Amino acid sequence: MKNDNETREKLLSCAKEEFMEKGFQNASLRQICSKAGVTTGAVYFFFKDKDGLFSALVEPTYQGVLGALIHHLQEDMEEDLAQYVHKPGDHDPFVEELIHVLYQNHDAVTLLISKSTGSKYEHVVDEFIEMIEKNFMGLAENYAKSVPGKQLNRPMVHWLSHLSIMTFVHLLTHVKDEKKALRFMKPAMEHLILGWMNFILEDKDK
Amino acid sequence: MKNDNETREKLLSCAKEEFMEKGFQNASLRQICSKAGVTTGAVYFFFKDKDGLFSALVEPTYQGVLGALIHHLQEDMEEDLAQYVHKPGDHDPFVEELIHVLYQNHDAVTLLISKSTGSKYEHVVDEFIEMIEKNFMGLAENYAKSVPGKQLNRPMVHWLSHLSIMTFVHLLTHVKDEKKALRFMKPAMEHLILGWMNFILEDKDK
Amino acid sequence: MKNDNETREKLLSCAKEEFMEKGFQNASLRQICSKAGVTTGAVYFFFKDKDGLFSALVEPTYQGVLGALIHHLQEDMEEDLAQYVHKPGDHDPFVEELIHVLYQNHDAVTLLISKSTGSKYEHVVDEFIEMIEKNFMGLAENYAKSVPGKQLNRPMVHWLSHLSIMTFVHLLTHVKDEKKALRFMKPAMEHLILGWMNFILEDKDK
Amino acid sequence: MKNDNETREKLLSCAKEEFMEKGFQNASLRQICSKAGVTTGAVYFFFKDKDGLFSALVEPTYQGVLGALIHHLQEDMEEDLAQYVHKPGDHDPFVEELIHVLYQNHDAVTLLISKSTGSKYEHVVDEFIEMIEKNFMGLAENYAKSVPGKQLNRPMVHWLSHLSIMTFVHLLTHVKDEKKALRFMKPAMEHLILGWMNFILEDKDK
DNA sequence: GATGAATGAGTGTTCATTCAT
DNA sequence: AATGAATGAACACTCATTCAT
Repeated sequence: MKNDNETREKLLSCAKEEFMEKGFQNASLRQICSKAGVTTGAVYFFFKDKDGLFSALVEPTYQGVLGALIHHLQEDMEEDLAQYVHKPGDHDPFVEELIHVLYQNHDAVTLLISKSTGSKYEHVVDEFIEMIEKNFMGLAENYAKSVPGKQLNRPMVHWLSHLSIMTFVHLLTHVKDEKKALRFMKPAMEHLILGWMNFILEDKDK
Repeated sequence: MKNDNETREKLLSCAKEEFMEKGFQNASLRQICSKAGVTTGAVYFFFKDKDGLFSALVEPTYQGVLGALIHHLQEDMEEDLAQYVHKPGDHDPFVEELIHVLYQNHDAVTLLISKSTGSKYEHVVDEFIEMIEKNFMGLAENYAKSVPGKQLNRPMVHWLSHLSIMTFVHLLTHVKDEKKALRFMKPAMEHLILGWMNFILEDKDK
Repeated sequence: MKNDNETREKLLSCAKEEFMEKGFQNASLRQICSKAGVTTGAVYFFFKDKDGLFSALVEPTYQGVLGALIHHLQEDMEEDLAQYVHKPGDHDPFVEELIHVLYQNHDAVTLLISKSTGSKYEHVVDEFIEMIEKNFMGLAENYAKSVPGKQLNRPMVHWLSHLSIMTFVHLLTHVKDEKKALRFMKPAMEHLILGWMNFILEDKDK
Repeated sequence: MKNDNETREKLLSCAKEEFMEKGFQNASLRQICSKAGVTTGAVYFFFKDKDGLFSALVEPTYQGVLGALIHHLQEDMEEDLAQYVHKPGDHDPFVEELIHVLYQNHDAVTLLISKSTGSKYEHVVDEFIEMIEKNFMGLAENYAKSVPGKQLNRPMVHWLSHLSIMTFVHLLTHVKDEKKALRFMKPAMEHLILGWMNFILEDKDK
């Protein structure tokens, strides 16, 4: 009837509003539909269910971020922490890339990481943390073996992994502008790196 | 008449279980009451409403933590960052005190910080962050003025304030034992202090 | 344009599947159409409505069975029960004919008699029962008059009519092969005839 | 509030009406509640769900009938078909007992056997058939072994089992009065017995 | 010849809350 | 001191059906 998916788009934008305001769980399909001027049945023509409507808003972005993360982690796996020398100054290209992806899809990313409770994406942040933790734990283990009298402080590796992700989450929820984000991220990343360099080892038999 | 509020205690312990398992929002009063072997009306005799039941579980702990925090912040306010010298080694007494309070009331604190969505405590973590941010911002402003060619990096102060709180949150949700918590907190706090010392200033006119 | 009503045929075969599986009432047009790879609107192009779709599957068969039944009943009406002698051995030609019709259209008949709840055919079995009951009741009344001291046991005539139909229904739902059906039907029909011969009269003034 | 479960009773009687009229599946809880003058929530105070409401109406009767059936089957198991002599005249005491149970709970039995589609009782008739079939099949097998040149006609045993149950079902739906039921059942049962005696064996290698 | 879009009425179910007793 | 009864509003979801194009 309507040309060019007008209703679908309206539905998506009203859904985004509602999800942003109340989160997935507290969002009401009735509310979304009445805002969009359609009946609840319409949602089920375009989407499988409430989760499907949410997915339509965040899935591509989820895939994008996931892809960027995987790409980065694969590069990192060839790193040798013992040889690592941090050059202060500009960002790691990956960080810039990631921030770019994040800010290009600011709303979707926000939905994904802070409005998804109750949806199938509710553990997305934990997934990401787990991914980078696995990666870093591997690198750190090798590094630890090469340092006599020291052993890996695993809880610290977990915490720094957690922190790495939370830094980005915080960024998104507190800095709206991409340029400001890049500026903010410089000291934040350096701080993070200080953590990786100084605190992942502890004295043996502690 | 049951002696000594037996019902009230049963209700509280079943509520704690349910809130722990599902969070405030997804917890069902019906469920809590049937576990406790009473009718839903009973809740409304002892407590104002669902929020009141939750409060009964967390309010004293909330006040305790809040008090400890305020106490610490007041001490801190007399600090002069320019003079601050970090002595690595043992913990700041305040940190030990706080960890102690936190672990003495582990369940209640957990409810407060990670199971309170939907209740009146849902912004408790943000409150704490705001409090320490205000405090630190004041100190940091004075400090910044005393360093020529530099200015305060406010977003960084905010982030470090956030981080200070999140460190404790992470601690509670990942380390169950108080002794292990103390051990974990040493490098974590040192990392935090590195942040405060190195990254809250930036070049002017940036 | 698809040649030769390809879509219509697809729709019919998918509908048959769905109706067979779930019965008329629980069948979903959505499901049928998605199986058939068309949209729900298509149904309404080819058929009047859900009932019309079902009709298209069963109406010819319904007419066939109805015709065979009427034909048989007309022959029966000339029968004189008092003169009737049962010759055991082969089937009544009508029974063979009916079984043949039934098994030639096994699926449609099944839909008609056991999957039609909710459709306009839902009382088809009752209709058939009523038809043969009327017929037999007439014959039996005449017969009863000719036997002194006896009267017609009407409920028994109704029950035997019911049974006559139910025998075929049971046959269809339990015996898949026509040859086995013919074999099964021999003792079943003889049993039925024993009923007609021995139990439709009762002592007067009972 | 209301004394003595007034609402519960009202709900049950309105539910019975609705289930009787439309069957379990097509019955609407909203309709039942509005007839009863309460809100839908009330149903869920007294019953677990729609199925629970239906159960409250039929479960005791189901248990009663099941019990009577089991009791009867255990007696039957000591029977020896080869020695069986049928004495026409009065009913088997069990038949009288069963008819009595059935007519004492006429409505509930009707719900159970012809209005239960969609509920957990929807296969109750099939269950009963299966029970008596198993029983009879055992007896008939022994009997068949004792007759040379003959073998068991299993489909016929199944059909007669089916018939035994269907006779009672038919009775309930067509004869409202218990006395009339007893009268009707005499020839019907004799007919059934003729079946068991004459048609469960067939020539070997058929 | 059939689609794509949408309706409108309906479903069973769950919830926190109330209040007379 | 607490129950038993009930409310009323909300929920996600499914359905057969319609009709302009």
